[in-house]
Amino acid sequence: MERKKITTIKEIAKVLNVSTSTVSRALNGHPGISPVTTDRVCKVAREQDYIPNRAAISFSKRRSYTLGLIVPEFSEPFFCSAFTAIENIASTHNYNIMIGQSYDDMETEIKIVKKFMNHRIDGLIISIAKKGSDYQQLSALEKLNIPVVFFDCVSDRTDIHFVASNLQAGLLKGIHELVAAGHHKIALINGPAALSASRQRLVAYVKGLKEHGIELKSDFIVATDLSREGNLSALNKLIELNDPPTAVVVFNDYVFLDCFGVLNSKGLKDLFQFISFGNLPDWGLFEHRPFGSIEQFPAEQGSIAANILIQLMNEMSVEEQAPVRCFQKYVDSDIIFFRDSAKVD
Amino acid sequence: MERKKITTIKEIAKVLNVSTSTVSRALNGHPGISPVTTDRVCKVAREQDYIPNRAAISFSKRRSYTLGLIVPEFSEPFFCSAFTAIENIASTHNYNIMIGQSYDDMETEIKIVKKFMNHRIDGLIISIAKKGSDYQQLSALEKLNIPVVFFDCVSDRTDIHFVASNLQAGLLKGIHELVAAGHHKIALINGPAALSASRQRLVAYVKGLKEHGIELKSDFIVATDLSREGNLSALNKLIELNDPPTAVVVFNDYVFLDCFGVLNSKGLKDLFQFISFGNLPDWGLFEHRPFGSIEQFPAEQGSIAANILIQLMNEMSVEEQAPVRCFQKYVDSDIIFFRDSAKVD
DNA sequence: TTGAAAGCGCTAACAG
DNA sequence: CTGTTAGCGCTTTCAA
Repeated sequence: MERKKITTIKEIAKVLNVSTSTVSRALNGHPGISPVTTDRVCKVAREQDYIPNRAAISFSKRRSYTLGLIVPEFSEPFFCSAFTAIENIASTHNYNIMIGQSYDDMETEIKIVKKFMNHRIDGLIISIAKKGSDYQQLSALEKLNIPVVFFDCVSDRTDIHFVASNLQAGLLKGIHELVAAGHHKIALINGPAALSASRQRLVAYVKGLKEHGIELKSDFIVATDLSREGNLSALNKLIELNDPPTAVVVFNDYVFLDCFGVLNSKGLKDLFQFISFGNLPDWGLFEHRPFGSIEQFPAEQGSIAANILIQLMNEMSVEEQAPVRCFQKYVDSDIIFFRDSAKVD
Repeated sequence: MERKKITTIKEIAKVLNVSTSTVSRALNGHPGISPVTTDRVCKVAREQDYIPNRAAISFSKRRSYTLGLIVPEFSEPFFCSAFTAIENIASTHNYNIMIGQSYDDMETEIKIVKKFMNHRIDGLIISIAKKGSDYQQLSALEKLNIPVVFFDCVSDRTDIHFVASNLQAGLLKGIHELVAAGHHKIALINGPAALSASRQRLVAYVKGLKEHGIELKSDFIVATDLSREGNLSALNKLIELNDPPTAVVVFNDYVFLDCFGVLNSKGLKDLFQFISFGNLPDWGLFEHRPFGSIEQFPAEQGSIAANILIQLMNEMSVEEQAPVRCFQKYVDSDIIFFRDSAKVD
């Protein structure tokens, strides 16, 4: 059983007694081809079920029209919406996306990059979530002048393009509301210190408190390994403080769910006001919600990253030297409030 | 700014004063190339950072080593895990995946298929969720002898390959438990009649009741458009019956959440025992859970579909006529129980 | 064990 | 406005 051959421009050319270049140009709406010829070519193409062979086109043009996307995991709704947004932008510009899930493992990431290089991707959007990654796995791409845009991660390097969320923006609003309701003892249940996401949250928390003139208390900052046990043990540390907080900022919605679930089952559902960094798609489905959930607009971040990458890729296909500059864009987070904050006595 | 050129086998050949064919063969571990030559070639390849160009390989071999995957939407955890499973199988066999989201829209589906054909995918896994689709959009693939495996959908056609979930298996168990607890008034909140998923559920429900000797009551079968309003209005229809059910099978977890949320807020959380067709990833996160949720094993379904497709694709690359037969596989669903079923008085 | 040569389908100077 | 020609990087007969 063999695959059926698909009509090629050569065959169309033969039928019409013209050259393949003419067919190619006609099919691509090139100017400098007479309307009549163009019509005839297109007609035959249609009749013969001609389907352009992108593999051949890519090969010939030495561009794959494919961009790589590496994220930790698609089961996270955050990356799912980012993907969809990127996909939309990409397809408008006739780019395809090749996907890789790293599961936060650098080995896997390296494998994916290698695979992408085999495919000669024209550019890469990547969300690295590892501590102190030196991005070595990407140096190969750098060497080949293949543009890379980082996404959902912040680095101190000034020579890389990235788009990330400004976590502080949303948190600030949340703290503002809490303060307005009389809260000034606000704790943080952060993620593992190794995660850059944790460091970002810590920075945002510290800045947020500072801007509201709230003093930082070190025992208000606890960490969880994001397991259920870790979440609850972090929660307990706060509960057991002599002077416990009245509000808690948690690493993400899952942490909130664990904490709130336990408190609720003990009849303590109003013990703390919670603010979480949002990653669940639809709180409407949940019985219990935090006071506020910080929205990081993954779709918007994805769109921006995709647009940057496309611009960079276009520059790659041009003779002149591209201007030296770096796209580094922060998308302000926001916060969505789901409940009234109980006044503090 | 131009992309840097990558070493080709031609260059390696020149360095070693051998022919490109020798390099090609050496690199591919061909027999009939002396070990020494092979070593020398590989060494130079490493030194020069040789990266095989899959585009060229595909082009030359007239196989893309890419398989297409079309699903309604990746934000559904069901398809997310299916994708991951398929991806795993595919990559073991050195296949890549090209992804398309149809959003249950046939126009979009057609566009995706077209795009896939441009890329000369070697095979397709597709989950169609449309009513009475005649799969016309796939006839083009059929014409070209490109194998297609349907996934998560059932069709009466005996000439297509598919893997689907046997919804009945899990539902049967669930009904069994309900009956054991004294329930015999079991209703169904189904999805839109247009969805094949709805028809499948109805069939499973009918069979399930029958096998337990429970009489079918038409007013126990209501439908929702899957909006919150639709879900609640369906629920109300059941509540308002003169002789209401004591247990309800719902279309999926989201429907359950809506229904249960309302009942709970009215202090009626034990009015019905719910069985839902599962599509949420982790009930552990939810405060309220159904009595049982039917698991459809998307990962397993995906793996099976991928394996079937790979087998079919391999047959395509072989001279002989493939045996005429059809892979049609049902994966038994199961049910996970989250609560005790309250005894019926 | 290796090489020569043709070809995969299409694009893009260059030339007319 | 159109044709000629060369070539993208690799595989694969066929011949040596």
